[in-house]
Amino acid sequence: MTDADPRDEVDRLVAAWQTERPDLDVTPLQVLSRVSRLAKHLDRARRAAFTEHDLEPWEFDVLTALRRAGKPYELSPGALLRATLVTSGTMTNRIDRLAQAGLVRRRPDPEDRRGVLVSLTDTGLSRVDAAFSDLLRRERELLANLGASDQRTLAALLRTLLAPFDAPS
Amino acid sequence: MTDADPRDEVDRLVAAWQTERPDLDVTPLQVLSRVSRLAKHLDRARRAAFTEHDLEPWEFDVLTALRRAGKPYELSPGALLRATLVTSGTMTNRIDRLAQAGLVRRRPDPEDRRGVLVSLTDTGLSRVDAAFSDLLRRERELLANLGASDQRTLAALLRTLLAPFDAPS
DNA sequence: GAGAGATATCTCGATGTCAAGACAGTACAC
DNA sequence: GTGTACTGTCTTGACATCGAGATATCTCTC
Repeated sequence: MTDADPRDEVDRLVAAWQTERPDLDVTPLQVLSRVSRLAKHLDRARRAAFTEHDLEPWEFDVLTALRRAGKPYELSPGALLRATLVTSGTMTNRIDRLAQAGLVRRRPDPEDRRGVLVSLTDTGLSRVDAAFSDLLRRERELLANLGASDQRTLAALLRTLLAPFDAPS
Repeated sequence: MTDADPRDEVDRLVAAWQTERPDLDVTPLQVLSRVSRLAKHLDRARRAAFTEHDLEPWEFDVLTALRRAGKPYELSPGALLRATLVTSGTMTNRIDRLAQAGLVRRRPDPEDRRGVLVSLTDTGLSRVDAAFSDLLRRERELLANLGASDQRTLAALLRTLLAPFDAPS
């Protein structure tokens, strides 16, 4: 008998499946179900970190993409939607609202008359910087149960899993 | 210099942050950013696995919760929303649509007149069983790059990270 | 340099979710 | 038993997202 002593929700979930479908090998869930659940909890932690800075997660996603680009913190909507994995309609809507909130600014692309360039305002820059260091602080706490070498192991294993998705574009 | 040879998107993301904010230690992203990205890709894989069986991810979530409960595959809306981490309004809506599609059935709880019990129909049962084995097959492929022992290591490290969320209810 | 196809952005309608609250029924203390 | 707090489900309105398609501009081939 496996998992006679379930230690977390996923162990219980796996045990339930083994009872109900003993014909199936559900071990993939041991990894992948935990990844999904952890991601859900991370979303909540992020949301909590941002409310203090009056930012929604979707706002943070756009602002960090601009921040990471470096001076002058300017990208096209197309580059932004590729960085954030949303559709173009969504990005238009996001930029509208961020501009209305005074966190970004839109201007026509001087080199392509179809195009637009979106850049951080000073307010946007300081808000995203504050939120980001706050987020890092919280994420460090989430990882506190793992030593540095475990963290490296974990990162390496996850990179292996991600490789097939990142590589073949 | 760290990450002179970025091997995936997260390595590139970390490198960009190190350039822009050399004052911050962004190593938490090596683990947590990969967890989030992997979860996103998993969602897509799930969606692909389900379209063949004419199921949406949200439908699958509800049906598997009922399936895991064992015969007679019956739970209350309250139990279902706790299993799927959605709000009560969302669950009402989901059950409505699943009932309309003939995959579940609603009946009043004989022991609590406020309550309702939701159970799988025969169609619901066979659909969820087919979709689940299909999903497992695909998930096994996603894990193919990792040996059995690496998978166990990964599962254990993820369990450690999840522990603080599962334990204190 | 004209035309075909690709690209960049935006518009619009539909959808699934959430938050807040309404309402009926239950449980428990006194 | 009565009142109060709690529980279980459903309703409603707002919102972010997506997909499909519209429009304008660019690029490349001939």
